[in-house]
Amino acid sequence: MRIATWNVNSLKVRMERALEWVSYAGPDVLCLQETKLGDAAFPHMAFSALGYDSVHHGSGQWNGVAILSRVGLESPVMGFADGADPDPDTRLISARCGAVHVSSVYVPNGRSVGSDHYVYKLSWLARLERHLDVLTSPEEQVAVCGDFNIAPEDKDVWGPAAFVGSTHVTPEERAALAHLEDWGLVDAFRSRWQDDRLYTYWDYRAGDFHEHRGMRIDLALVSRPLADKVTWSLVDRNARKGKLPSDHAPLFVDINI
DNA sequence: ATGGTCGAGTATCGA
Repeated sequence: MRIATWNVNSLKVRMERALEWVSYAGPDVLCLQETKLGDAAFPHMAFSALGYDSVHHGSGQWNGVAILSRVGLESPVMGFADGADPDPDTRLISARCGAVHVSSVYVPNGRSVGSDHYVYKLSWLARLERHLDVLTSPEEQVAVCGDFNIAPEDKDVWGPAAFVGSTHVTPEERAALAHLEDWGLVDAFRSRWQDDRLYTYWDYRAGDFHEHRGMRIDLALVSRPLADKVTWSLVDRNARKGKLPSDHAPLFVDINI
C-alpha cells in the first residue's frame, strides 16, 4: 500500500498538478492539506474518475484537509473525535482505508514563539493524541500523515542558525512530536533515510528551492505494525518543480500489507 | 536572514 501526503497550498490552483501526480505516482491513499476549499467545492468527481473515493473537511479560504483512497474509505470523522468543543479550523480528517486508520493533519503554523497561535499549536498536538486514543490504538495499523509544521531535528532545516528563536524547531514543538512518537508512532521517512538536506517544503521566496533551503516538516507517522512493513519512502521533489508548484512536495511511504 | 513569492481576495494578511 502506497500512502502519500501533500500540502497542495490551494487545490483550486493545484488541481492539474494534483491529477497529474496521482496519475503517475499511483498512491493508494493520499492525504491532502491546505485545499483552501469549502466542502461543496471539493472535486470528488475528478478523483473518482481516477478510481478514488474522497472525503474533505474544509470551510474555504484557509486550511482544508482531505483523504483520497482507492482501497476503501469508511467511517470518516471531521475534526477531533474527543467530543470537546469543535476546532474552529478545518485541520483534521480521519477515515479507515482498508485496514489502516488514516488521519490527514494540518498542524497550526504557530506564527511566533509564545503567541496565542503557538499555544494553540501545542494544545492542538496534545489534542491529536487524545483523538487517536478515541479512534484507535498503537497496536492497530495507524497512519497520521500531513504538514506538522515541525522540523523534528536540526538536520531537518537548511540552516539551524537561521531558525534560532523561530517556530518549527523549538524544544516544546519537538517535545509535542516526541510525545506522539511515545504514543507509538514512527517517522517512516526518517527511519528509512538518515541524510540531512532531505526536505518537503521550500519557501517560494528568494529561490529557496533551487538553493536547497528547505525544511522537512511534512511527515508520515505510522504505528509499529505498519513501520515494521515499510519497504520504501520518498519525497517527490519533481512535484516542486515546473509550472505552478505547491511550496510543499508530496511524500509517500510504501508498506507491504 | 528576511526582502525577494505565492494564494487568499481586491487591501493586506498568512505562510
